[in-house]
Amino acid sequence: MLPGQPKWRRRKDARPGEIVAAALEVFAEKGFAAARLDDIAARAGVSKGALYLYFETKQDLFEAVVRDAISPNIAAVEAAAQAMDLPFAQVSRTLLVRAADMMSTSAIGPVAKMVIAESRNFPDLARVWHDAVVIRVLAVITGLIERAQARGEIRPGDPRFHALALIGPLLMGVLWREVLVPVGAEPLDLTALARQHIETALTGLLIEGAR
Amino acid sequence: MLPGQPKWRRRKDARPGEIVAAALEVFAEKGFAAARLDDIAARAGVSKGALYLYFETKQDLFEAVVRDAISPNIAAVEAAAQAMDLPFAQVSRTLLVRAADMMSTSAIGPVAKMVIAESRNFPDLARVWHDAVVIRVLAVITGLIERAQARGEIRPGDPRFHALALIGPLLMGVLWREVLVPVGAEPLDLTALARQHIETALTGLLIEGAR
Amino acid sequence: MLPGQPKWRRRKDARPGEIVAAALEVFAEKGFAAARLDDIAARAGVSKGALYLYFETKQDLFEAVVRDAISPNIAAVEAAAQAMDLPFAQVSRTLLVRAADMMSTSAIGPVAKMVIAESRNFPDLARVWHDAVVIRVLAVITGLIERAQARGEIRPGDPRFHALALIGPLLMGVLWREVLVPVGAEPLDLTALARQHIETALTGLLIEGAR
Amino acid sequence: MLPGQPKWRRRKDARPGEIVAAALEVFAEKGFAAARLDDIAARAGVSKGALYLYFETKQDLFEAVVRDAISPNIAAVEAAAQAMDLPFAQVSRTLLVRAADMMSTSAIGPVAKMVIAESRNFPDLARVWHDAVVIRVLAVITGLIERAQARGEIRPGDPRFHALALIGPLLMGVLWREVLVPVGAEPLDLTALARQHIETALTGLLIEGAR
DNA sequence: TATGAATGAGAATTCATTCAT
DNA sequence: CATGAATGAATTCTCATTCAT
Repeated sequence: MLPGQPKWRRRKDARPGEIVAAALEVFAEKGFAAARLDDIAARAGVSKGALYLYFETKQDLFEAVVRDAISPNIAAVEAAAQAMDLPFAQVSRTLLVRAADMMSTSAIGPVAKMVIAESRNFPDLARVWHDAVVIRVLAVITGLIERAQARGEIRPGDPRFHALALIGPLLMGVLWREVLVPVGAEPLDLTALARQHIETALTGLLIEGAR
Repeated sequence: MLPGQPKWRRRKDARPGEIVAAALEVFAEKGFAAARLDDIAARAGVSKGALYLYFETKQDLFEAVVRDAISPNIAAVEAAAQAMDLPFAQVSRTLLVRAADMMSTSAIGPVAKMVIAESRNFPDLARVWHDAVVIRVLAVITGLIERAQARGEIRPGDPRFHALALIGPLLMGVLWREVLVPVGAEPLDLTALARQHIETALTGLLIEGAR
Repeated sequence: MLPGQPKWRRRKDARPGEIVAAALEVFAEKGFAAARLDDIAARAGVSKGALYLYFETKQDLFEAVVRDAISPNIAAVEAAAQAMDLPFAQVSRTLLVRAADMMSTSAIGPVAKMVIAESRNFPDLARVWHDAVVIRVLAVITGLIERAQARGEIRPGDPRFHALALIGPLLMGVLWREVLVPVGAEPLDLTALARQHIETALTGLLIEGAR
Repeated sequence: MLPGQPKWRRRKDARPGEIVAAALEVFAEKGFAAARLDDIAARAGVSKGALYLYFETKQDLFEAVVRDAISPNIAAVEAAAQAMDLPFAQVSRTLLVRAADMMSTSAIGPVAKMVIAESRNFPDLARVWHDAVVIRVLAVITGLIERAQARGEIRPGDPRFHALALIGPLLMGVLWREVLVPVGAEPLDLTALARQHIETALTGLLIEGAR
């Protein structure tokens, strides 16, 4: 290790992030209880002791992982809120495809899995997700729907149910990827699913004459 | 331990079921790794050692729990397959409401959560679920859709996507119940969700003039 | 199970013996601590509970096994003591070959192994073996040697050392069989070893004129 | 635990040896199955967990103990092989006395006991002993005997039997010490036994002219 | 800061022993 | 007498956390 090497110095600030990234992988793979700090440390390229310089306990680290995955979602929600006054069909198309994209590229899948798995052991985390992500995403969508209903654009019906029905298939797709593809299920094009789903949702399944 | 009471009773045939039921509760609550056999034994009203009379290992017990939850689903799939030649609108309404009902009354919710959480640690279980439940449910629905498309009843589109979009909102609802309601989310009427979802799916969201 | 069947009734008296025989096998194979009463019961063809009708504890059973293996040796010692006044060469030849024979046919080998292995855990057993077998066998041989020395038949020297030197090779042979042959060592003709050994020993022990 | 004293000290290189030494004591005393890792740890002055820093399992530790006791024997065999071309009487006297000495000072006694006791449970260990110690010691002695026979120094007869007869009494003596002296048998001067034994054996083995 | 040896509480598993049947 | 289900104490092994270096 040559003294004064720049790489080494930059590391120091990057450490927490690297640790969280390693922890995400391991927690997603094993779940909270079965994840070993030894593995996380090894994957982050630090010693076990070093973890404790940045996080007080294993639980702390877990919470950091889950919380860190929230912010991009918040941003996405915020962005979505901008578009609120365009026609519903247009907004919803954009929104769903963008959501599908995010689910493909970000860590939401694994983190969602973790939150689902550990909601009873870490109710605080589930609550944070509920309050910071789910509720807000839902509020945005519900708002869009209510406004569209008021404008006579879309049919009546509980806007919350409509919202869940819009998102549900995407969650289904994410879990399919996360859970079933690794054990041999056929892969899934999340964006294609989103596209077909939103069109069907907008126009319905039945052909005119068959109603 | 009251004197004069037998320390234990001989219940060879009832035991496995009682143990699996207790294990389901604890595993659903804590996840596999965090569940303690002590707790399971206590909740089943037996000693820790007794568990080993019926299950070789903790993992064995876990697998029994998950596998036991499969059979009712199989039955449901079988039943669904009967109705295959009625008009799609009618079949799908019945199917979704029945599914919502089953999700409310059976242990699928907790078990689905467990399978999601532990799919990496127990790929066999995920595979069994995939092969015995998911694939077959999907095949039934996909079959219905294909036939309805052939009859000109419903629009074209990838039948698998259509199927996932039909089921997705129900999964969403189940996880909402399982994960978010316990931490304070508003409860959810799964059947009402199913009813509204199927109607929307069948007829679409947009009002005629708005298309 | 037909009532009044004679086989069944005779069993009752034979049971303890059958259990001890089964226990000998298992203890010899696994050692005391690693032997499982389940295995012993199974090999004896009785239930685990039945063991406790005849023996109070596992240790009791173990002691019964070891003690049971003593009596034939006692008998052998007794028999040997009869021949005491014949010429040493003759007596010792008979004795060693007979001993080799007994070691081949009886359970002394396994039991010796057990006593060696568990002497620290069951000092009582080692003491019983010492007092009832070792000391008496040694006394007989030492007596023979002393008398032969008094008659001028064999050379002077500590009779106890002479005795140990006479028996040692047989013990060596027994342990060879018991320990090394099962893992691939060349088998050993114990009687041939005894024959060659006694001739060499006699040539060494006997005084010229006595040959 | 005195305050101000470090709870533990870092002794990475000394530890394995200390642990093996402690384990030897406990295994020799109790046998493999009855030995408790707690006891071994306590006797080595470390925590139970520390054992697992150096040995994967209890069995691993046991094997390390047995294997560690082999090297000195190997050395002895090597040394013995040097003397091969001196007259048999001289070589064998030196060899047996040296062997008696080694058996008095090294851990062969206890380890031999362990190998005997656990040969069925750990056939690998018995095999290693056979291959690395027994076979080689025997080969050296058998070689000496064959050469002496070829030179007309000692009588004909199966060299392997001769070799076993030479060593047997020493094994007898070691086991006497290990097994019977602790329960009250008269102590034994192993070197004196060796000396008297070799003289008697030589008188028996050597051909008239060679004495 | 960083390391990783050491700790020790905790959990799964085994099995001698008991006792309802 | 005989059975074998049930018990629970005992033991191995794991791993989050600490702390000497």
